[in-house]
Amino acid sequence: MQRTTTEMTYTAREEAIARYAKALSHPVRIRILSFLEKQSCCFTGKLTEEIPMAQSTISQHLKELKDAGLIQGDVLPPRIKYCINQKAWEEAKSIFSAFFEQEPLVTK
Amino acid sequence: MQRTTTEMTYTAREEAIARYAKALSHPVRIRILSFLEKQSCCFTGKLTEEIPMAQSTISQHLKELKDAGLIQGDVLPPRIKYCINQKAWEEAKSIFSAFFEQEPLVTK
DNA sequence: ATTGTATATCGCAAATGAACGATCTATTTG
DNA sequence: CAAATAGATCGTTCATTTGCGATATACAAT
Repeated sequence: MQRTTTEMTYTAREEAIARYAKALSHPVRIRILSFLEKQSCCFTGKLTEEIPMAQSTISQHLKELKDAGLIQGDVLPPRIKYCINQKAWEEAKSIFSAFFEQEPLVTK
Repeated sequence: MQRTTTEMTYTAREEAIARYAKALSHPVRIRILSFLEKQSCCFTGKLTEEIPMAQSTISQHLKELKDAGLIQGDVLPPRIKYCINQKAWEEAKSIFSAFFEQEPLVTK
């Protein structure tokens, strides 16, 4: 009846929010980030002690957080020290803040 | 080698953040919410005019936003007026804000 | 060179998500 | 009651995500 797919495109802002949100969309990743927030940094091993999941699964979640830019890994053989990526963290913070800031008008 | 699945459980906070984040994890849903933010409310029809996607697809995204609690629909036959759910919006806002607020310690 | 340690990557299976066209539902209008 | 309208739901297809065990990699220590 309508709208034959004109091919959807998004703004950089829309994609950025969605991308960060996706990284935050699994509770175990929230836990990992909360942990890093407190500790500043930690090794994967610490997380596998704290979180009852296979090491490979945790490694995969770390990869997703890294791909989203929210964390970074410092190679410190034979281990890897993960830290929050300050820059991305600030960006995500302000991008979400701006998104929610603009209060929707009250229902009329 | 380790950690035989003790069965993972999450806090309500972790699940709440992940749940809201999941709702925000697709750019078209960001667009819909931004639109509602500006307009306060609108009918599905308005969205199908604005967004080049099948009506059924938009309806599905609306359902996800509704399931997450971020929007609500007022039945106003034969149409449905969607609005941001103020209460959930505020909750999401403060939950994300609190999550990002606690600055991670600087890398040592 | 062998061994050990920490972590990543692979390959799989099951579950979930995205998009669509088609159909159903509920209500208003004729 | 019939037709029109707005929107939800269904069923399908295809892609992505999740979680796991097994294996690979990279370096340090012996």
